[in-house]
Amino acid sequence: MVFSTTTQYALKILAYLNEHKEGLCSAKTLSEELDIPYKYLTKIMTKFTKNEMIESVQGRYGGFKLIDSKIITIYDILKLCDGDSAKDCIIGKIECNERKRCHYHDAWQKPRESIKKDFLDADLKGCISKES
Amino acid sequence: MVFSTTTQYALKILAYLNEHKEGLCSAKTLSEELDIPYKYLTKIMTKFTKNEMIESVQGRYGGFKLIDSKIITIYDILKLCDGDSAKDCIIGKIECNERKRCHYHDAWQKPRESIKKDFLDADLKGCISKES
DNA sequence: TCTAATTACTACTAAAAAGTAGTATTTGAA
DNA sequence: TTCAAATACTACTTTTTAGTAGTAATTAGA
Repeated sequence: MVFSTTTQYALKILAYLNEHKEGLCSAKTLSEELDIPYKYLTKIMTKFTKNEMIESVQGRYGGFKLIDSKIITIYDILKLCDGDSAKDCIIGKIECNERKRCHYHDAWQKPRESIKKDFLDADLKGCISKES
Repeated sequence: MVFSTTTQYALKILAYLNEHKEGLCSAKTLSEELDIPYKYLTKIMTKFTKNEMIESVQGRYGGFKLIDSKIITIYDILKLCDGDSAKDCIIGKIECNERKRCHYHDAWQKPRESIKKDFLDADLKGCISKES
């Protein structure tokens, strides 16, 4: 399965923030720890902040952190990074549903459901585990 | 879920060819019927032919058709269209497996398995159904 | 053998995604 | 109050993907 570079960066960043809930993480740290180009990272972070996916503190000793009360799903991340292209139809038909099906509707249904159920709709904080 | 434009074109083309097994389909027909830019389509078709995913007949009254004996999976199409980027790790880690897991390994496992099992490894001809 | 309709090939342009550069703004602490 | 270290902003460059243009090669049939 293919996810965009930006989405992959986003997932890595959120996992890192989730493991460092105390205090703030600077862009410099994130860039070095996660091997993401600094300038590209700061651009993403600003976008996340604007969309209230994370919290930022400006000025010296500033940085980024998760918002405790906020529930984030992978679906939210996909929507933000890849645009709202997380459509349900695999060949991108606008009208593709139970009544009017594309050629792949039935074949794609099960995996799609699984993704939605097990992954996209689950709180990120809950599904992130320790690396091993 | 997001699939590249090229992948979506490919899926549509193969579904159409599967519904028109008798005789050949010309690039012109495919382009018009499936609303795919003609020149872009011919480029893709040549690539498919070279990779022996379909068969082509040149010259007047020529065109394209499926190879009866050939089993094609969505995985094959992804590999051909999006490069060999259909990696198993959602954040693209080279070393991510049962022994060494990324943060999302467990969360991604079930949907990934479902995709592989129900979709990617299944013969395309079998999973394509009629539009409705 | 000539022609028209087709695929194959080569090279280009346009748009989108990824990455870079420089500067402005913010802010805690010396 | 000044400074250094951080985020925010604006604009650019590079790379990849999508799409276009023109021509060559192929081939069935008149």
